[in-house]
Amino acid sequence: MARVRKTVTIRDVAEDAGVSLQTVSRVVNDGPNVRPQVRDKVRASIEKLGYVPSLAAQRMSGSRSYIILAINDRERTLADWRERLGTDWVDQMLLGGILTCSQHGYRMMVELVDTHSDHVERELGAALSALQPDGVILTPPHSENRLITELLAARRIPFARIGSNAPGPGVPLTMGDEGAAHLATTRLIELGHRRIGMIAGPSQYSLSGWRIEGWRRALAEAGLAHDGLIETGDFGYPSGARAAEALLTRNPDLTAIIASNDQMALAALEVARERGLTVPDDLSLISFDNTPIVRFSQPPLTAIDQPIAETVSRAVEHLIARGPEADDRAVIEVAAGLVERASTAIAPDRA
Amino acid sequence: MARVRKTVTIRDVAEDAGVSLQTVSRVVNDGPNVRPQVRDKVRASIEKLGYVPSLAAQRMSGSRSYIILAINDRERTLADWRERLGTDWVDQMLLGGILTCSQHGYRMMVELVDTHSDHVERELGAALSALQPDGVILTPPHSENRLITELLAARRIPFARIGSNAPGPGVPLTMGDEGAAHLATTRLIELGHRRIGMIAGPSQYSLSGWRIEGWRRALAEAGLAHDGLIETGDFGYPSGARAAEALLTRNPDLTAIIASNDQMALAALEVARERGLTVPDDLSLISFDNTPIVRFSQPPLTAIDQPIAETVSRAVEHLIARGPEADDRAVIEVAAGLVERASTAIAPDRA
DNA sequence: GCGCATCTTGAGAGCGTTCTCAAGACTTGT
DNA sequence: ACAAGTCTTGAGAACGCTCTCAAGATGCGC
Repeated sequence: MARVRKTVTIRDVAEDAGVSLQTVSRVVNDGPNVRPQVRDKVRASIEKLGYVPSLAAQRMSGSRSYIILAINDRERTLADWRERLGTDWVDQMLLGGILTCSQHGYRMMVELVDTHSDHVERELGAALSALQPDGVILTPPHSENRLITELLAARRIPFARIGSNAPGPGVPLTMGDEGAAHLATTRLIELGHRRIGMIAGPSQYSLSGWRIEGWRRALAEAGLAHDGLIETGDFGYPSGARAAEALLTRNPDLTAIIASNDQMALAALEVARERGLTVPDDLSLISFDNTPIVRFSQPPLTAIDQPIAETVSRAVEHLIARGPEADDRAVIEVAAGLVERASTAIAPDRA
Repeated sequence: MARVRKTVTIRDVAEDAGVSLQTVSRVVNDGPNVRPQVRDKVRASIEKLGYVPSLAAQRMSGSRSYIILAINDRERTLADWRERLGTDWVDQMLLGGILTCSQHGYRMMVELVDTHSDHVERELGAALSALQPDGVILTPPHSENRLITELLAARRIPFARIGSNAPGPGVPLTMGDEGAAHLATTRLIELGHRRIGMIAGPSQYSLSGWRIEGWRRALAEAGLAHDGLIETGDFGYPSGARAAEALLTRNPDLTAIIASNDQMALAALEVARERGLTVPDDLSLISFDNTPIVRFSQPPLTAIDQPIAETVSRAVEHLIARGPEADDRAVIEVAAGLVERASTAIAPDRA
């Protein structure tokens, strides 16, 4: 099958099948009102000529763009980014999105926006105008960025807010953070732990609050105190180390720590080692996210598996499925689970 | 600035600036032959109205599509992919590509293609027809996939072959694999190691061969043997474990191992631990790639830093810069470096 | 077997941009 | 000062597709 120089257009197909251009369009888009016989003939021609509709032309003529846009921070260099790989959401989000888009004939594009500045409106606006995506996916902390959500709402572009359950426009998706934190804490209590510390994430992330809440609720249910057992980090390694240090110094009786992400948990692991504490014998450790790195630490970390890719996948499906208007208010919740590895054990005083 | 419902088109700008549509187009595209005065007036209107050209329309009218396409394997589920995150190229490639595209007003799209089957032509062809990308990026092992490269060449789409230096169409980019392997091996020799094993990658990757070659050359230069010191894996953890096992069983006198990627190196680390060998006291370990996971193992691995993101970035820049024809034959080579961490030490018999 | 509703098909316009080409304005050389 | 360029500008077609709307074909009820 020699490749022809010229692109095969809908016109070529129409001619080959002996029908009008419009009929071919109907067949391609699974439109109604085409006789099966004609449909088959057109399909045969499409197959024969190897016709594929041009995305650009489709978009031009007012139909869907078949593009889902994911917003990401731009203020990062290549080095910054490399640093975060494997410990961040970006990659999981990308892969979940790309895979799911691909399955539905859509494409995922990533737009890097300076989300901190007041350039948001200009930059994001430009991207929306240029790309005209059928849907947008927001991850924390952008999910609750007013500038962004309002711009999207004003343009009437359907969007998903991952890690947000606040009211407002857009489809909210959460990953059961409160429940997961509760689950993890309860598990530690079952293991006999009584003094369980928390390394929380930054407060501008709603999920930080939910995680704290789940931890606190589990402690309360068991009649345990939580005063002085919490430190806040920024999801980065150094901040995790500082938090763990503070926690362990202030509470020498601590036997377990829950960290709000893997990166900070690894930092806590290192701090424990430096202090001569053995994990899990002296200190149990549970992290959030379950990104790939935690499988290879020593010991491998027990982690709450945040189904990020899965959630993005759900978000994409939702955006694709829904009409441009339907703005269902239901929060979509994807369940998180606990993956027990070697960083948790029976509390030392119980062993 | 109230957001208007309707999209701002080039026509609106023309009207506002009191010039023809064509003149605006010239200004937007930095075309020649526009009086500075007119140019400024048009620019002002563009600014005022917030005009952004529609990508789709631009593509339609025969100009560039501003899309760079990256080809990836499709035969993977979400779970498969999660598994590989942080240890694979995908994410680094994506980020390098996305960032660089973004800097030049381009977009990177990822196409998932079933590269194993004979559907390649159909699937990839469809993607190319639909997207009409200005350039394509191929990573190993696709960089040397004949079906793919020939299809791209036939369609006259510029493309970059990362990790390939074979002649043929497309721009080849390499990361100095031979030199890097030589460097790492030499370093081990400097540390007094005499029996240095190699866990090689699969042979369909050219870079596997280069890495072996660098290792062999360094050994030869030092007058050391390499017989029986090599085992081949498939870049996966289990295969790395098998290879390390075989290597250590056959050569009890081994004091160092170089693994062709991080995943296999981590497997070797685990195997060593199981056998009661301490890294680096009894066995030194160097891995290839330096993906984020190796910083968090115990001990952190000394690794050859493969500048994947950087290389993709270079590839993108090259694709963007070049005219549609210019097919320079020069191989672009991005240098790799050695990052020394705690998995290498002076050979035990020398200590 | 006739009239009306419904199904099927096609013609033509329009989407927002760039390309080609021609016309007018301005230089330059002599 | 005049012919022969060179610059600047604009008009109109083209890109490949879907939309709207109208016309012809077909089915149904009586």
